[in-house]
Amino acid sequence: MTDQQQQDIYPSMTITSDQHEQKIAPIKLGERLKQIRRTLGLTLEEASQKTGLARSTLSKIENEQISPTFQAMQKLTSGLQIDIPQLFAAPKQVSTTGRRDITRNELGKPHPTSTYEHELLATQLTNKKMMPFKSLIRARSFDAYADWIRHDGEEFLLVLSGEITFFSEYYEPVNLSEGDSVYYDANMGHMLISVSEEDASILWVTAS
Amino acid sequence: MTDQQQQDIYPSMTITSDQHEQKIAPIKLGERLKQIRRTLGLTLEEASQKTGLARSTLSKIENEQISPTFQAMQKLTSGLQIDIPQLFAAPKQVSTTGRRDITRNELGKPHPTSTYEHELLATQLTNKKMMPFKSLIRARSFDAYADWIRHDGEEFLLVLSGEITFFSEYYEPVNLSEGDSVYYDANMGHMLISVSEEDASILWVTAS
DNA sequence: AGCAAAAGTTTCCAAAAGGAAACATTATTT
DNA sequence: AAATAATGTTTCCTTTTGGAAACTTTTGCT
Repeated sequence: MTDQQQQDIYPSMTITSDQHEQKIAPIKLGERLKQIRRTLGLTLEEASQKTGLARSTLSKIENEQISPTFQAMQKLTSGLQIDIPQLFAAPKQVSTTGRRDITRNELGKPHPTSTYEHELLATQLTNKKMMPFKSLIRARSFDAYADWIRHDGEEFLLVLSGEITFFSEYYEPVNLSEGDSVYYDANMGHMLISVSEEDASILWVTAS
Repeated sequence: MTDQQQQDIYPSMTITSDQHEQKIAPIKLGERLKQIRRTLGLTLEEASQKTGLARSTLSKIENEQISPTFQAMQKLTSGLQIDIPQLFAAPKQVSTTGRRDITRNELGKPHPTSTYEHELLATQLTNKKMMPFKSLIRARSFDAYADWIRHDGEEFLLVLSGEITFFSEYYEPVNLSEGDSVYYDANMGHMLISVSEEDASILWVTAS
């Protein structure tokens, strides 16, 4: 590995949501797949038998002539006993893959809603185990969601500033001040509001 | 559709090619996707704009009427800022075991060393996916570790106060100020010091 | 309630993927 | 090197996907 670490991290994915135009991260699925198949010492015919996909189809996928369907990918991954992350992992693996992404304060990409403003962090790295973001919770933001938020995974939350109330399905509400944190199962209904006069700032990290 | 969602759409397809017989996990991509979209608070139209896929297509994918192509999936994941593995994560759950742990500021369990002071958070919960802690890095803490820190998993770091320099094996050192964050592969050698006159306070979250 | 707007689904057709078999290339044997 | 076998690619055709617009359902409002 010389000096192209910069590249290893999935490069240039530009999304222009206005006009439906996007450049997609150039993951070379076909190349990757051929590499894996070769590593396993399989011919196309053998791979075909293991996956149930036609030899021709495999060839076309490897040569990037077609884009396999989800079903095909399932057959691929289960047939060859590889897992999806492996397919999408950066091609370089042998030595420790240096991946890094810095998010400067206030320079993230905010997703504003009426009561929250979510700012995703480390958006340049895909395939992460954790998904960190900062949120601003507007002062006195009641009614916002009348309903529980519930999703897979676990969540860690730290109050950066302000004061919030953390509601959850199986517990009494708690007030959290700056520096306080909660760790919880996100399948448990949860929701939070700002109770003070000022907006509250929160750090979340989710992992599934 | 009444109650047979469990089974239907990816009907645990069994590949019977000659010798190898396999069951493909019936990952319900559509359901998963709908869940994610809902979690993000997006309508089909909004998701359509973010991903560049037609509203109708999204609908059909969510209802498992079609199996999206790889291209479509790339648009999905990059447009909605989600990881591909996230999509494939096991159906999971129902466990809804409410687990929760609150750590009050300054009330954690500090582990002091000469240059750091680590305070583990959420210590009452075992078996967590993430391991959060706060650290205090003493001012002008040089030489401390002359060597890289390296371990499995990924790490997320946010500067709560002060200013530090983040050293890593494959990159130039960077200065991080309050609010800045880094996400990196912890296998890559890393290390940090406080550069200002005051101690710096950091939040870390690790996941393996 | 009834109406209007928004969200979601289905239809229809063009575009793309998957498979069988022909074709081409590479490896192996003599 | 020629012949043969094995591996990989392309062609041709059928099945499936993806998108625009029509249609249906749900949500919000007066």
